[in-house]
Amino acid sequence: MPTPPRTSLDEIVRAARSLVEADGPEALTMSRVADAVGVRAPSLYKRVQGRDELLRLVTEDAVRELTHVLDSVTSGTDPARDLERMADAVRGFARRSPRAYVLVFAPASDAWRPDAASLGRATGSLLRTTEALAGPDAALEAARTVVAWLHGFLTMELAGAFRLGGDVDRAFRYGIERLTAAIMREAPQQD
Amino acid sequence: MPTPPRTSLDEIVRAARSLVEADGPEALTMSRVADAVGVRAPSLYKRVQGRDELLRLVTEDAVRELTHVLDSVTSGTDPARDLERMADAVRGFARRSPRAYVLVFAPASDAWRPDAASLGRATGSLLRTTEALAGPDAALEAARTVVAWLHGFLTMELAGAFRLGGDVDRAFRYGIERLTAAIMREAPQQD
DNA sequence: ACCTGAACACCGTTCAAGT
DNA sequence: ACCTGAACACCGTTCAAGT
Repeated sequence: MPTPPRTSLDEIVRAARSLVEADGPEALTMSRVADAVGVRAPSLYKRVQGRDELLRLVTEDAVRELTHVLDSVTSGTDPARDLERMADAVRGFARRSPRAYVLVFAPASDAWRPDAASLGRATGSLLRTTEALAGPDAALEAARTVVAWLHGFLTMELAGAFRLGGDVDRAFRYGIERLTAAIMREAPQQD
Repeated sequence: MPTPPRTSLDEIVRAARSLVEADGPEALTMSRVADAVGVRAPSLYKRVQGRDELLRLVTEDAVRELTHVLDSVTSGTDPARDLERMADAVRGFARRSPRAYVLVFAPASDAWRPDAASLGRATGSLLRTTEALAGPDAALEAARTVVAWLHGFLTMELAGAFRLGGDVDRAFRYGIERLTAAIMREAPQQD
């Protein structure tokens, strides 16, 4: 005699993300998720393979959101302006969803890592914009420099690592402005 | 009747760090540490308060090592050269001890975070060097920009996030060279 | 077809009992 | 003074039994 479903994959992922966002990935336990959706822990295994896969699904959900946020601020006409707006957009996402940001860009376990293709789609416009600024010869190096700075800044900001006072917003503006100028400079003379 | 000690705090921390370095913090269990030092898990609580404190002690051990590495490459006479050598030194540490690097700069739990004072001592010479380059007005912003880039680059390199091919070493050289130039530039005109 | 309780192998941690 | 086995409250996961 068939039993009607009492929950759904969507509801499970939503509940999981909300647990992660509230207290971090270590707070996501199968029984807490089960409680939130109104079943017992073993029933979750009808919809997800296990805890690791559930955390990966939460990560993919965040990647989708980030893709949308990035695409919505890109004009394609003014690369320097686009770069600043994209940096702001990623920063906004990181501040709204700090745990999800960490899951996307620095997952504690490889098992939670988002699919390379979907992450590539999310960051594609960022790479194209740095290429427009730096030119084809240094495109990859420039993109890596900007992305490393942005990721490092946000990780440190979220972790509360800027402890020497001062204005963190000002440091962010300084950074994006100087980096934009730095990757636009002509190649330096040899040393 | 007193029982002679069968292990020591030092031995416990060494065993813990080696477990962490091999398989990450989640692989550090009290019973594995106990096995490695030849006692049962409950005996560890004679020397450490618990697993979280043990992970913090591992982190502090790594901070001590990093402090030594950074101090040993600083000359104080040529800031641009010092900055490059320090960046290389931190990168060398991160590659030799990737898990320890993450523990120091991006611990998954606040409970493992190193003491702010000891971390400040480790990074002090880095801050002084960026100040020598950028001047007093933009010292803090410049330091944050360089440290964010360095931390972001190493985190991404360790996580295997540079997946578009190319020469990662070259991107590192490009980054440190451009950033050094960028924080040395005169203040830009207003926009 | 879906859900459940019971069970298993693990955790971290506490504590009375042993030497 | 230090170490231990037993116990407790948790995990993730499996599976036979229920509807």
